[in-house]
Amino acid sequence: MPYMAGDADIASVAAVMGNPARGSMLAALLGGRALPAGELARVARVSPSTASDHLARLTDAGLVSVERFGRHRYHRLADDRVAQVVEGLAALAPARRVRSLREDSQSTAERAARSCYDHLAGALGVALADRLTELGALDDQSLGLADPEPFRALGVDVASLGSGRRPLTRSCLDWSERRPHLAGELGAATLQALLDSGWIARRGHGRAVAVTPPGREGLHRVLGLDALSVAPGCG
Amino acid sequence: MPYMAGDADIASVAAVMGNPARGSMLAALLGGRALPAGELARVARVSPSTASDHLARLTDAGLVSVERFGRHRYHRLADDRVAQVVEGLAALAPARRVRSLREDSQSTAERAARSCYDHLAGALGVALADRLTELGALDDQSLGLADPEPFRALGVDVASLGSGRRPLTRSCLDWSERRPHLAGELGAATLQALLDSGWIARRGHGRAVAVTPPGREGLHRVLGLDALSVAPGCG
DNA sequence: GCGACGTTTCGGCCCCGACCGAAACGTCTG
DNA sequence: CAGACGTTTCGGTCGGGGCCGAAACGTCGC
Repeated sequence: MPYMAGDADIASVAAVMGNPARGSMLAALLGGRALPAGELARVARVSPSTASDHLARLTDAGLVSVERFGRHRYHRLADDRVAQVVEGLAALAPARRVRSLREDSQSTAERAARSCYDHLAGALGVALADRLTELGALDDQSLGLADPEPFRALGVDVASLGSGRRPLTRSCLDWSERRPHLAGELGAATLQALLDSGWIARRGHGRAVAVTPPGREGLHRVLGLDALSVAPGCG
Repeated sequence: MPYMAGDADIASVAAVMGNPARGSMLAALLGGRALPAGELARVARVSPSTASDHLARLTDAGLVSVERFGRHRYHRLADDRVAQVVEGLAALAPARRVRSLREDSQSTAERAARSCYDHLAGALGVALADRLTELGALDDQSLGLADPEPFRALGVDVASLGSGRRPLTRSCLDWSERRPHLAGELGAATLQALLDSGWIARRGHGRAVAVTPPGREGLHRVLGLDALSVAPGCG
């Protein structure tokens, strides 16, 4: 029986993702925030009991992790490998037709700048990674950390990172830009620092983020990064 | 048609992949070769009629493309985005237990060097991309083509590429190495050139490839690339 | 043209899993 | 402690999808 090679059980994982309710949940969690079960039930348009079933399967498969906070249970994507596969599936899926102006502006906003699980993606994520590479903060090819100083200037506490088993840096391919951007622990810390400093802010309930006026000024001053669209709309 | 990343229908694609038979087929096609329907039926251990059903669904979903050759129909993965998602799913799947020595040596061989859809992956793919970057053939970060000469030395007809809509180069993250390697049209042409020149050869029926003795000598001479394990076994 | 072979279509069986409501469980509040 | 709320567990129903065999279709060889 040849062809046993490489026969990792793709289907078992894909089957877990291959359900409308669970797919909606995963897509919602791509925003990077941890959401309680009831919220995910609402997103997936199923009853709380059904959602509980689905979430159990997602966690059993190792796709989602849970934290208990009082009587709530917050769910998030397990790691960025999961996020990347979900992003890939989203790109493979037939483009859904836009039904309203509000949805359209939301999608252009997402293309411009969005959070992917726990780091920055979209045109902004790519531009940031490019600029940090130009500045010598990131290694040429593998996006390894070369110089921590620019990150510190962004408010990232670089020294406290790198202890876990998670890769410090990681090149994550962006599906709309077809260019790599920064993921891994450092990518996550950078997104968090930018959110904390108010240089970028989440827009609505989705994955889209936007550069704030102070952020526009700060990114210019600290990194020399310009031509960032504060307002969405310029594809 | 604006592309809506937020709520793209992940589940519809994942459901197509989330069936044992179809998953086996996709895994088999990761080897990069086009396979006829009967062969895929054998791989998936289903009847020809069932396999036909599955293949129809895979092609409808845009995951697999078909070419007719006489009374055979050869199926291959549609593009490298599909291949990358399938690779990601395989990495997410629980490690399958190895049942025989033969399987184990096959899997170590795959980790050392393998074809992923139509380009080179594994440790060899990463080493090659690294070396080509060092030589200035590839751009620092995005793995863009910077100098075609080293590719020509490998037997790649660079001039004939770049006409289609497929990206000429593309950074593809390798799941076992956690490092990028070269995909895209140039990656595919490079694998093909190395196979044509006999510098690497497919091992058995799976995805594993191996550097041949002439290839070892040639890669050293042309690229200064050393420390390649001709025989598998050194993880 | 005829048979062999690869592939697809069709009909029918069967089982898995998605769904819900009711009820139990755990946690915070008054 | 009682009641509200978020969440999970349990039974039971139901539809969709995976499976196969038989037969049709298309292609190749003689």
